[in-house]
Amino acid sequence: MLDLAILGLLFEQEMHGYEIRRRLRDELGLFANISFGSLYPALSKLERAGAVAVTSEGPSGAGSMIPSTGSLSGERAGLRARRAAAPLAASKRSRKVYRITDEGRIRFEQLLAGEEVDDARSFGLRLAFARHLPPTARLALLERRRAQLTRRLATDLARASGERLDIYTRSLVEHSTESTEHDIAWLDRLIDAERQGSSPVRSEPSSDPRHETPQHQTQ
Amino acid sequence: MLDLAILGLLFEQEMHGYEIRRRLRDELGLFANISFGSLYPALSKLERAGAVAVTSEGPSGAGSMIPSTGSLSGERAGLRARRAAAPLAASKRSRKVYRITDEGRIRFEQLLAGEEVDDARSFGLRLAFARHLPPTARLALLERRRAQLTRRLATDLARASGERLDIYTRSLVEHSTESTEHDIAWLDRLIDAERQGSSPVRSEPSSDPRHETPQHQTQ
DNA sequence: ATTCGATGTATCAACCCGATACATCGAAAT
DNA sequence: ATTTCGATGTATCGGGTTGATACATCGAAT
Repeated sequence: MLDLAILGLLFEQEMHGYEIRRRLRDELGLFANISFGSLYPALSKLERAGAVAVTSEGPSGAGSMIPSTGSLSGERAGLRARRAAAPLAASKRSRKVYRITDEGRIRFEQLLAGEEVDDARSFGLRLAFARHLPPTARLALLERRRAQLTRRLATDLARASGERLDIYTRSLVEHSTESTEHDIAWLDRLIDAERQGSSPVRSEPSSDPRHETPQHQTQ
Repeated sequence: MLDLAILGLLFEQEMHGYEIRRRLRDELGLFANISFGSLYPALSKLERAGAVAVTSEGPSGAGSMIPSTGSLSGERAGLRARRAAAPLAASKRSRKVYRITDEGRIRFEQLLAGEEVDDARSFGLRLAFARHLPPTARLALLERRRAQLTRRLATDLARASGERLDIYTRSLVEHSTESTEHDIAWLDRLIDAERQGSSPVRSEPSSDPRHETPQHQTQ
């Protein structure tokens, strides 16, 4: 679902459609080049459903209020218009800034915790917003994905060993098998880290307090 | 395109829709579970375009063609009444066996040599039928794909190093980068093998003539 | 001064997927 | 023996995705 991606981005801060596409491409990397033919209908549908609301003006803070948004989107606006000639006025083009509603937040958490973790995209999207999940659901997501990949690995191995294939198809199947094994090993590392990080309840809080300094920390 | 997959399978031997789906799933592994909502419209479209033709009977060869006379018109009516008519031909269910035409073979080679090698599926499909390509086009296909992955790797690396991401998104991006590197290494092996196997024009034909013995050899 | 590319919203045809319906058949379960 | 169940087989429908296209404004380079 594309709805999850939209709501997840709007969960952090309000923005317009083009910006949603840009972030999906540049930051997440998922939905490599999401089409506007998908994005705008999805936004309209979410608006009709009451999950998002449009605040028809106010691109990038515009200096009226909010010092926080100024710092957040500042690095983005900086490289876009680094001339600093007239940063206050900005552009008054036709742009519809979307904002998530309370209903949309509920919908977001429903989608994020949903059971349908079929494809790689859907899983990657959920993982990108996994910080909004409680640790239990986060672990469940990882293990669900791992089980899926294990099933796929079994069929891949059966196909690689049993059939008689030409060299190109065989190489394709073998490479697919290796990739799946690689994915499973990655998931195992994530699962381990998740188990390690959640159960030890900071036994020595004074010794080494969090030298990782995670940037986004929502809870 | 799904047309390429269909024509590629029919290129080897004629079969019906359900069988096409089964082979795509069990042998190729691409289009993991292709939907009938895609397959049957695609077959109809190919039939309208003259790329395939339907030979309304003949499951698994089963004793030459056998015009079967009246069953052509009454294939629908016959299936509910006929029981003991043909013990050799096995089931007389409603099945439409498709066969590729000369026009379809031309279309197949056009699609196979086409330049649009965007996604992984399209490339995997072409590679699965790469034995039908001349060595030059085969090498070009591999190198086109490698160039795409190299471009993607560059953007992935930029994303991984530049932005400040939470741990899950960062892990996702890093894993994606590793996967892309893995894919490139695989392509390099394929390209090397392709260069090794094509350029040496059997200088010693008597010494060690091709101990690989590929199973399918269509040309 | 004009071209060019990025930004921004929007729509369309074609395509693909998941679900569903209908129908036949072989085999296991009751 | 009959029912149930799963595999085989063709087909359609709604909804979501894509790629292309259109239109428009703006900043910057030629």
